[in-house]
Amino acid sequence: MRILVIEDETKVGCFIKRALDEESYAVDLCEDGAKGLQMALNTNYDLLIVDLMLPSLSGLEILKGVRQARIQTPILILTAQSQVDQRVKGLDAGADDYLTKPFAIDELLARIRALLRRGSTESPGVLQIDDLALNPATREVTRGGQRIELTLKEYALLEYLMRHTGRVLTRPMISEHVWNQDFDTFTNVIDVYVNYLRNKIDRGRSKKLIHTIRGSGYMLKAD
Amino acid sequence: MRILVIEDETKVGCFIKRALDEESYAVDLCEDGAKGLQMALNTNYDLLIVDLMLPSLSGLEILKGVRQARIQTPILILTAQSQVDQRVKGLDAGADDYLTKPFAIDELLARIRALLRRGSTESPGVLQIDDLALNPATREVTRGGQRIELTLKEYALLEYLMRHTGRVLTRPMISEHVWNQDFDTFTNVIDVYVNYLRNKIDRGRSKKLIHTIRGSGYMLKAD
DNA sequence: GTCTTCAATGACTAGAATGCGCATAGTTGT
DNA sequence: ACAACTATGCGCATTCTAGTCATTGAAGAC
Repeated sequence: MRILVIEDETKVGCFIKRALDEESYAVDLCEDGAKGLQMALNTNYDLLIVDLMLPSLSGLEILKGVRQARIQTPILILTAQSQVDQRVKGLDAGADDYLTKPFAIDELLARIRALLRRGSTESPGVLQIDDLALNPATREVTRGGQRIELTLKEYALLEYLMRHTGRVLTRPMISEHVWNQDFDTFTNVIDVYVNYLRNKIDRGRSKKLIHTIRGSGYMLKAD
Repeated sequence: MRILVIEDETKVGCFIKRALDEESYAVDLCEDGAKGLQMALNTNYDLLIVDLMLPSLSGLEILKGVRQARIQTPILILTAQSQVDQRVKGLDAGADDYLTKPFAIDELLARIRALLRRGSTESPGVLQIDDLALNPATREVTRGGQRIELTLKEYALLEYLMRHTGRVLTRPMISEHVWNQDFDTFTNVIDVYVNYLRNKIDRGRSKKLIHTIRGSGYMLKAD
């Protein structure tokens, strides 16, 4: 998960970065508003944390810039206690959440989890569909409480499927996210790996979770 | 927009209800936790506002109950200033946002706008005509709540029809969009597939949705 | 007007052709 | 030895062709 922090106060910025690093997020820190907007537009972040009070470019303008570019990335804004009207404006300009300084680091982390969770539709921490559970932190996968061993690629594929439960995932989509490359029509790797996963996850169970949508792709779904 | 407020303090509850009424939201107020959960499960609200400190059932349990029922409705929780760990738990349990009491009514309204806006952008797609619904994200088609299985071409054709409801669609137009090729007069694929669709969608129903415009083409229409 | 006729258009069906997805075996690379 | 990928053939759902049957509506007879 990649996070961009735009915050001019070096002390606060470093404090946040350290805390996020510890939670093993990939963090970029930027102390300048204009440069920060550029980065937000160019890189595909999963979350933006923006201070509303910045020197070169106000946080509000960054917000508007990002939303005008139709980028849906969740944005959390930081404000001083006094700036009530500022954060109202911020929320109306497309921010998803705010935090008033000074804040407890636990609270920041909780809100980040909430925002990241919202983007995809899974539960906090472990992903769960029916009796199948995947814990991204430990890379542990279980079904019905029973441990399932997966290879790297199998795991990556399953995580992608679980993060988009109930949606049809086309081969190009899967290829892009799991193999990060353009889709080559003349290979059937995806089919093969779906087959591997089926053997380990659905084989012998009455309730199948991996469904094929003929002509389109695959879908993970409980019923 | 329909909002459910679960708040035991009559004064606060009425205060919120009045403010939301003024913004012309449809507001239900409930002072009991257990009853509130029932209402949340039975009615399709656009937003829930839940006080964490409730008598019969804690707000946290309501949260969990709603999320366990796989209801994705955005939830905003209300907490006292002191309960930092409570709201962390709340966010982790699936709440989308929180507000500490006492709060400015403007701020509540801003957060509600933010939450409602988010919901609408997440599910842009469900196409609906009469009791026929098509969800492009999941490729799910239902009529009167009943699931209908379609093949790829059938689905593509129906999606095209639904995206142009009430307009006459000629065979060349359909061919171009669904078969992406120039129209070949010497084939009757389109007629055949319209027939397939009719069997699955209109057959046995009093209200027909697929109409043929003799000499021109076809049209999807409710009446 | 109203019937009849008839050609054009669309509805429907059976079955042939296609090509998708599955499985498994084989190959490469670490 | 194991993971990652390629190659291949088979079964079958899907797609399409081709043919027959039904419906429509306009022209002509009365």
